[in-house]
Amino acid sequence: MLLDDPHPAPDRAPDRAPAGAPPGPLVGRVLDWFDVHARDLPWRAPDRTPWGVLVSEVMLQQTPVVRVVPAWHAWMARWPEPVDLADASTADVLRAWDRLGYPRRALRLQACAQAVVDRHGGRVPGTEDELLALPGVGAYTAAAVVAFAFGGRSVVLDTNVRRVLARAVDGEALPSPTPTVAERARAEALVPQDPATAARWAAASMELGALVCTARSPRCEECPVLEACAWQRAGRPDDRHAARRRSQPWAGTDRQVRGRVMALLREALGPVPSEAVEAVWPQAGQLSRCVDGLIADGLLVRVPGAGPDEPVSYVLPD
DNA sequence: AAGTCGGGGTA
DNA sequence: TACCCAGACTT
Repeated sequence: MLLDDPHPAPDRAPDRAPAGAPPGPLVGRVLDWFDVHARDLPWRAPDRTPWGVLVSEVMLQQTPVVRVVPAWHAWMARWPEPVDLADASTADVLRAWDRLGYPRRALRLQACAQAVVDRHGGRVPGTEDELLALPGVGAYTAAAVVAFAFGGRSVVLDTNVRRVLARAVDGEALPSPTPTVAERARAEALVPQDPATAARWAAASMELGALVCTARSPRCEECPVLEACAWQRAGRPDDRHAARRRSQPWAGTDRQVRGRVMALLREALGPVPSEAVEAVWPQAGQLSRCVDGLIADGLLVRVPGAGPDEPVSYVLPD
């Protein structure tokens, strides 16, 4: 809380204000900062559509903004409405997803488009419950679409917001590895009551985490709530949860093998002989397991040889 | 609650 | 190198 606030805003109630009250100083200052520093991202443009917002949110699940921007433009030019993606070839969808990573997201996004067509007449629904029922849409994405596409009130709690609140409110360097119920309740209590303001708070708090209150080297000297920050007051202590944060390995993992196989298939014009697939990884057992996994995930299809002596090959699904 | 799932840019 | 990125889903 803002006990040491050197710039009191007497016309504003404290944070965690009762329903109907205007935003407190923490929220108010972040909103003012956002008015000046908001990035000009394409899915925030005045002519944005709910579909464009949904596409951006799925692409942004674990992929940085700078890599999503060009992919988003190409995607929206090719499949401007859910029905367009629903009717597309899955192979084309996976190729357009390119190297955004986690290609199962591309499958889920297409399945999501098909669900939007089947259940909602081709229009992206506007309630959190309806959104949550769609493939690839979890708690964060549903809340984000409500706020950014429809201007509704929701609790948007992504990695940025979690970090901002962990520092400013809890005085901790980083949030816990997995969100807690208490953390979510605390975030909810900060969300302004007015829907339009709540939606702006969602964007503003995320933006602060992305541009100033960053994970690695926070730019505290530029922070609009520096004087209100509990982590700053506590002397910026180290991460309490560092011991339980295990880094995700990469070299030699199934994820690397799967990535190589998918890259090969994306670039291929036609079926890829099994011999060529096996050439991307030296350990036959691991490769075989990964190919089976990709098939099980619907990312790959095995094509039998034309004759008894013809080799098996692999293609992206239709 | 813990594992799985890509890929690349950065300190 | 290791870490981080507008998470979702399964077990």
